[in-house]
Amino acid sequence: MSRPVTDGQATDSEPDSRPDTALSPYCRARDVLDRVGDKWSVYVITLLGDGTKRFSELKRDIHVITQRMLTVTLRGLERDGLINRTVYPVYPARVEYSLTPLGASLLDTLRALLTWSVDHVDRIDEARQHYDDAVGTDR
Amino acid sequence: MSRPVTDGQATDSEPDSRPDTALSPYCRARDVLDRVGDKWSVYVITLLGDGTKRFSELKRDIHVITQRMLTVTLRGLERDGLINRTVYPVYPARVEYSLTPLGASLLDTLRALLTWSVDHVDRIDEARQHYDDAVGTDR
DNA sequence: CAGAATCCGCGCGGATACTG
DNA sequence: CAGTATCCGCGCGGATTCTG
Repeated sequence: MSRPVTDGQATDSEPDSRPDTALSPYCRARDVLDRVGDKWSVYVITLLGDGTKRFSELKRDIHVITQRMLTVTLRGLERDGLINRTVYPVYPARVEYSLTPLGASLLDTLRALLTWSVDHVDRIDEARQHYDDAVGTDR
Repeated sequence: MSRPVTDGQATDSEPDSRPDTALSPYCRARDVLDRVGDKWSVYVITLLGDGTKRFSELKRDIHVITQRMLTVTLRGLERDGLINRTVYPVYPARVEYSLTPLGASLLDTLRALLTWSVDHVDRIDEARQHYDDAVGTDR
């Protein structure tokens, strides 16, 4: 069938500009980028950037999210070591979430991306409409 | 500081209006974050950050991508106004792609995110294994 | 060379109902 | 309050085939 995807440098007689060497790290980095691609992860992280919050606080702040998706999102972030989950053995249950140092180290970059997105979303929408109009007439 | 997002339902009759002040921009920004969530968009943008490239060059550089996904990815980026598509009326066809100023303005932020991802993917993998192990025993 | 078109599996995410 | 469990539609992305 198809030959094995050996993206290692193998015999690197090439001095530079071997794109394969740049692809492998990217494939691994996709695991992190997929978190950004999650619908709610970025928002949860930025909210926790303001400080520790309870489950119900996060739920109220986002409020359009379902309980299930909030749980799933928090589990994913906890699994990745980006947030802490603290359960208080009381009734009713009380669970608090906060950023780990790892999660906090992502905060600045995430905010930068979010800022860029908010700043340019109008231009992007404009570009999309322009593109979609051209599709109808030109093509 | 902790701002009072929950200012109560002083003015009623609006089903969902109060806490949206912080959520609405995020919902719109999701359009941009979804691009980052795309499997190949980030890599294509960073590649074009080095300069104009032909379709076949991008295909060769990524080489694990299918022709279809490269086309789909490039269409999406073009539609968002992030890249230019230049067709040369020759045979065989020759098409070149390059970043628009808008796309170039995203480059730094994207590189920062990519750098963070590459730098911390090992720690994240470690956290995942630790989490998965705890699931088997603890819970 | 640079695509368009078609088919399809799988996983994300929403809706809903139930529980310690 | 903070989940868990189940069902399900839809879209992403891969494989394949055909074309200007």
